[in-house]
Amino acid sequence: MAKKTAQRAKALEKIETHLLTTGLAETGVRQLAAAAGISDRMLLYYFEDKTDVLTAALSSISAKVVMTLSAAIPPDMKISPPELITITTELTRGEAMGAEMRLFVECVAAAARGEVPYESIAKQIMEGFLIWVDAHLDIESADERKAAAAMILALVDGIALLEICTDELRGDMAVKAAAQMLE
Amino acid sequence: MAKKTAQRAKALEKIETHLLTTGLAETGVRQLAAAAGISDRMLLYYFEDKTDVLTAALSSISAKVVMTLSAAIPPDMKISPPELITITTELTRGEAMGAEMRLFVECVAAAARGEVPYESIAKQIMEGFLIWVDAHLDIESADERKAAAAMILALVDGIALLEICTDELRGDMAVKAAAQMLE
DNA sequence: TCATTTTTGTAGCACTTGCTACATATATAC
DNA sequence: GTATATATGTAGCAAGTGCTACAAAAATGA
Repeated sequence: MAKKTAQRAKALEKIETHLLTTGLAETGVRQLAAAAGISDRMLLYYFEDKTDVLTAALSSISAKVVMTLSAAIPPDMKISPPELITITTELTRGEAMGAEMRLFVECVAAAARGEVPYESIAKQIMEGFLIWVDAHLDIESADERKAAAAMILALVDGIALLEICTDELRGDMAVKAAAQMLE
Repeated sequence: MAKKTAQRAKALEKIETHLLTTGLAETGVRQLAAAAGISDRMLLYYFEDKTDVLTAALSSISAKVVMTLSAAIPPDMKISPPELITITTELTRGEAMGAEMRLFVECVAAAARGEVPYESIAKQIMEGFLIWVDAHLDIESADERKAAAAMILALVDGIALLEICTDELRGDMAVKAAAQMLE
């Protein structure tokens, strides 16, 4: 039993990097098992089923993202919208968290078509993001702050979407335009 | 031969509404055929293969979107960023084009994982959108206009993403916050 | 009318999917 | 040491995938 959980953890870690590099393109049990360096038989011994594997891996990734965000800005620090946009996009794009954002977009799309377990995961990630942005906005009114947070998150996610279809340059332009126009 | 193309057109139309209502969840040849009210054998008689079906359907939908957008604003009319954001989101959300946007997000996600034919289609739609926004911005400098267009498109797409995970209310808030803060 | 082309149905192939039955090895408990 | 629990391999099943071979019907041209 002790070994089982340990092996499960090892497999999970490898599957996480697999998902971050290949997205949701190769999520068959045999493919996930191969990524973990084990047989599909063992993968389904460590995990309940395929859904369990994906839920565990995506939840773990999502938790790490939240931690990275939390670590990036002191808990009580408040920032103006244009600055927060710059900081957040810088934090979520490219090397830093580009793979995570891309994976997140894929999860939302899967959620859109009602696939389990993506719906709950996408919602969870989005909610966490929203709370984090809200917590660091220097806006008095709670309603206004909530609205501004929604807008900033939409912008950040939209830039991730944009960069999938075009290139990083275009995303860069969008960030700068947003920060500048909001000042 | 004449009948073949006519039947193909009929099937295509039904498949388009199928994609708009169910997204990319049911895109198997048998499922597409059922949506068109024909046998899978006939679907693959009218079309080269599955990719051909999807390319044709999604291209047609994309063309209609572009037409709707073009019809919404006179070709030579220039608008300020905050106003264009309000108009564009109003145009692309809810009853009007919500299904199309949702489908578009799914295409981008499929493009992210390198699935044919989604990559080229997503790029095509994004590009068309970008050109349309650019054409109606009342900004002198071409560079600034390009950047602002990217930002607006990111915002609109991001709102579509946001509404998949949360609700329309949240998207509403984001739109209003953006329009207000940019004034 | 007869030959040719276009249209349609039946059946199935080779492959992938998630998952499981069965057997065996290995470790642990008494 | 023996019994029980844990761990792992082999093989395969039922369903679904995209697609095709074969043949027959229906339309078309001469």
